Amino acid sequence: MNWDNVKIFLAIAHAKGLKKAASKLGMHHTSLARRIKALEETVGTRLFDRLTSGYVLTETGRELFLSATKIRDEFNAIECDILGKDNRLEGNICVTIPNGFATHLLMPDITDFMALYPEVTVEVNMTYAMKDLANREADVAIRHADYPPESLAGKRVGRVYFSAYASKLYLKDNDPLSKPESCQWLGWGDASEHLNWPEKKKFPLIPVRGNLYSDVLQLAAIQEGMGIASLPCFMGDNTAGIVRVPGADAVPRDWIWVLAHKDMMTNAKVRTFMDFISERFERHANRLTGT
Amino acid sequence: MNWDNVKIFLAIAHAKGLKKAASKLGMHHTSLARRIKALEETVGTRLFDRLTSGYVLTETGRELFLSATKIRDEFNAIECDILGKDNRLEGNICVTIPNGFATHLLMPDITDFMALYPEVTVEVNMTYAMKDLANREADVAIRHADYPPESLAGKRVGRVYFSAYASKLYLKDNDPLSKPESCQWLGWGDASEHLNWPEKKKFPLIPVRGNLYSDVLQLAAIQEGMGIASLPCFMGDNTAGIVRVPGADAVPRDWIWVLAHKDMMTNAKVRTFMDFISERFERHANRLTGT
DNA sequence: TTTATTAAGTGCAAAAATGCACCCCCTTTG
DNA sequence: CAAAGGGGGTGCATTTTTGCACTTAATAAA
Repeated sequence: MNWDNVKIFLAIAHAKGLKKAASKLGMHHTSLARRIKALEETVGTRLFDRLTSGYVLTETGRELFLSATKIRDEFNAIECDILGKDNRLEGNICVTIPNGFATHLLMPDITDFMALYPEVTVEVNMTYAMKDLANREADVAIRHADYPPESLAGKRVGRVYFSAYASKLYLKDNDPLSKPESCQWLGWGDASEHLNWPEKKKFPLIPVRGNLYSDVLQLAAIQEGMGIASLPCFMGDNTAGIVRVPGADAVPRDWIWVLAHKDMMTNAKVRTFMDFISERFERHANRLTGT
Repeated sequence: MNWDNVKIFLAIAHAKGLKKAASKLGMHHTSLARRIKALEETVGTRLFDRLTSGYVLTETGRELFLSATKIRDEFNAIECDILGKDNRLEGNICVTIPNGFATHLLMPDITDFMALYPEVTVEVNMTYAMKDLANREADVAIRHADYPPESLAGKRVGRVYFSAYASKLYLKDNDPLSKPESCQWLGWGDASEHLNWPEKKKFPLIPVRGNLYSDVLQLAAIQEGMGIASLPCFMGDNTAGIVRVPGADAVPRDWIWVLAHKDMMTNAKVRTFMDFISERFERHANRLTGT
């Protein structure tokens, strides 16, 4: 059964004639005639008596009319609830953010966003993988990347600068300049080739020890006086008790992108969030560069 | 909004993929892709995430799914209740029958019909007009006609024979052969040119008095001894106290048709009733011809 | 690794639905 | 009574929808 034909049936039943119903639907009356004929054939029952006074429901037609009215009510409900939902600033938006940004940079901004759009709930996940965007496990992702995949859309919002950090207490006991061998550099597996980064190359003699697979872990380790590590400046510079290792510069590294699936660019929540967070990254420029 | 697209939406949501949904619907998967895209555009919201694992509902899609399911249930109800209603022998059937047939010939047959098809209720109206079929005030009409209108379908089931009747008592006091002037012939207005009928022409000298616009009225008048009148043989021959006027033959007159609107010929109740009643007319052939 | 297999998107021809002009019928009205 | 107006039905050109062959992409099996 063609559901749309029931819509046409309803229109004719209300207008009590083809021409009037047709003008309401913005169609030609001959189309309605054919559609209603088709409907009658599929249900195997005449629905209207074609009198000279117009189209009048048969007994079966009146029965169908009741069901069709219920159906129309449900469609009306759909139109109220769902129509243009993407254009509304309400509901849930799921964001994935790398650990460091989430805990040390953006949380106040997310708080502000939720205050500004009280109907929107922001759901934050901490991950590094790009995959969750393709799988729609998230709506928006903030990512380190040089060139994001073709399938994603978004913009570059800044660049993270790194430097070498340690706790003040650690540096009191260990001098990386005069006695590098007695210091230790916190490792991060082989991921990201972190040992080739400029801030480490400045201290080639410091041995690498430990493997902490997260910037926040490294930060925590530094705070505990475990050693020296390269950290984003926005983390190291704003943590009490932590200082840059003497002689270490702020070195530019990963570009930061705010990304979403291309399909999502028509979604008001997503666009608004991306614009908002991009603007906040501009404000954070100095913290990112470490100046 | 195209209601049929919601049907397609449901199919895809259930099948979790275009191809599977397409085969269920007997359509091509590309069509479904286009239709669901159209639906998403009209509601202004994405309904599915196109993952590599298949089509997965978005949050909005899940919401629509609930409403769509209600709608489908209602359509299912329609299919159960209404589908093929015309093919079922149940419900109401409205018949119009000329007075005389109704009261003096067919009532036992209608009784039998209702006993045979207990789910069918026969509604009987006594009229002569052909109009009520066009206006759908009746489903079936039994009519006197030479050639029924083009718009109607049906068959000729017999011919009514007329003769001149009077009550036995009346004929005892009035002799139409020897003293025709003292008799009286019951008139029927100018309708049907009844005075030109052969049974009257045999008695040209009998004066016409009164105007009784119905065969049953004429019969009642005869029974009361009001005079002589032409009556259908099936009425006159089977009424106690009534006899043919001496010398009056049974003269063939109106053809009898069982008719229905052409549209109605697909309706099982109508066809069955027409067949039934036609067969009964065959049985009544002798009563009609007055032999 | 290569090779099937499955599912979804693209360009074009066939098929179907639509709109249009025209016709008929009926009713209304001057 | 004639003419107008509102409906509804029919044949044909146009637009839209559909299906098909093909390509692409991803997964699973060999």
